[in-house]
Amino acid sequence: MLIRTTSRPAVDGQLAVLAGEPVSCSEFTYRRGTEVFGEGEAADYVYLIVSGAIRTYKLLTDGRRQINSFHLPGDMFGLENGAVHRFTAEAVIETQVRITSRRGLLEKIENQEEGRASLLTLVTRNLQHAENHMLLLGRKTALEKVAAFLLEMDERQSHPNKMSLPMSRRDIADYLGLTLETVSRALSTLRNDKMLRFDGQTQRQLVLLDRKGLAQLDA
Amino acid sequence: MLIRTTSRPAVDGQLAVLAGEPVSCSEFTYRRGTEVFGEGEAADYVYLIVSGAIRTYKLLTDGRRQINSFHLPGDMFGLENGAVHRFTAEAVIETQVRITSRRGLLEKIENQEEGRASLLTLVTRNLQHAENHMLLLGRKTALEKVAAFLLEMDERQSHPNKMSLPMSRRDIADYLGLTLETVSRALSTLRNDKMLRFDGQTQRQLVLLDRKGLAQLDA
DNA sequence: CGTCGCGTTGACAAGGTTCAAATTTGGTGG
DNA sequence: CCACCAAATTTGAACCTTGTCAACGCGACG
Repeated sequence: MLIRTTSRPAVDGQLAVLAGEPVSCSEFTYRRGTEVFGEGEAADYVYLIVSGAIRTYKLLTDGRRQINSFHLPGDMFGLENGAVHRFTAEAVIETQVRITSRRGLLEKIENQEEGRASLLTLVTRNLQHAENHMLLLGRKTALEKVAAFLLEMDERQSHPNKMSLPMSRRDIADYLGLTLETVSRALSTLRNDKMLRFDGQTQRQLVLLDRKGLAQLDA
Repeated sequence: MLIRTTSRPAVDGQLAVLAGEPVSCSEFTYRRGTEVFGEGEAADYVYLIVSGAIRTYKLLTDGRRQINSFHLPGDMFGLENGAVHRFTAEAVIETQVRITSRRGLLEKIENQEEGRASLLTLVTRNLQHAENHMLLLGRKTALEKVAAFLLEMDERQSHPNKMSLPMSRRDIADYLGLTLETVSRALSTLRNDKMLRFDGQTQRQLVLLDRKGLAQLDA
């Protein structure tokens, strides 16, 4: 486990907003599928994604999984108000993160007016996402869920209408409360309806052909 | 619309924790089914429930409803970080609330160290509930959902194992991502399995007969 | 070149929804 | 206080969306 310790300004992103000045941090790369932290573990560190993707999830005793959210480059994750993590975080693909100690970050935050507001804003943003996702999970059909997922990912991607998904069909399914087969079928349906296209040989490069149509499906 | 303006210490509960000293507030009673505030409206006031029950929810364009949470006596609701409410709040039954201006409350909070932490704690608690509820909505079966609901309500009731639900089967269904018929059937199943009993002539007075069994169902 | 992970597709099963009807409960007005 | 009506709840039956199980194809990788 190699960690290069550095001290430099945080990149553009949520951590920069929070700290506003150089924060000492380490960089680390997690290989695809490895755990960053587990549910119930001490929440001593905070993570900023440089590249890659992270999934955070909860499990039922028999293994059923619900993914709360996907975190992409620029996103921060792992900051808790309490002492322990409330869910598990794993690298979806090889993921490079910048790690800061929670205490150090919180001290920085304490020292400036905006910092506190930013912290609250961060939690609020998570809550807002969770509220929207509850509506999706509880009340949308499979097709609506998948359409909403595509639009959400599209908004977070740099190139509009064109995306390369880091996560598998199973990940998407566990995010949307479906099975991977249902996700696959929904994508095929959307492809047949000319609302999207698969790019290249892989099935993770998607091009949205009809964002309006997808938005209508989303209800 | 009659509002009696008073100035007195907040009752035991979250508002008291937040303010820590007398907050000027008004009392008001909402009749069953009336709206306290709507999604998108300005979030100028904060509410503390004295008696009754509140549901907060989001709607899809075609009327499908997802209830985020039920608020019971002692709970606070309506406090937003942004300027507008992100969901609608309605009185489930006749509900008495204490209303405070958001600005006044936030000023009070600004003036004390603990206040800020409490505000963050409040949002975090909401987020935590949302995370657990996403797991329920996305991955639990109808029976597991209803069992979880009963246990959640039981924990928030004063008399353990005995509760009188303020909300209808439809409300429960919209909270759990089910139809009211499925909720009714699940309750009948649990009654047949001797895990609960209906008390009196109404179908909203429940007695939990086997909390362990319910907890096992909850997975 | 075989194996493994991932994705798609088909056939079938099942849990949950929809539609409908009967019953109970609660509220309202006389 | 009682009668009556509307709302809520339960229950049944048919249906449908989604899940389950299985087969197959494809590409990556050893």
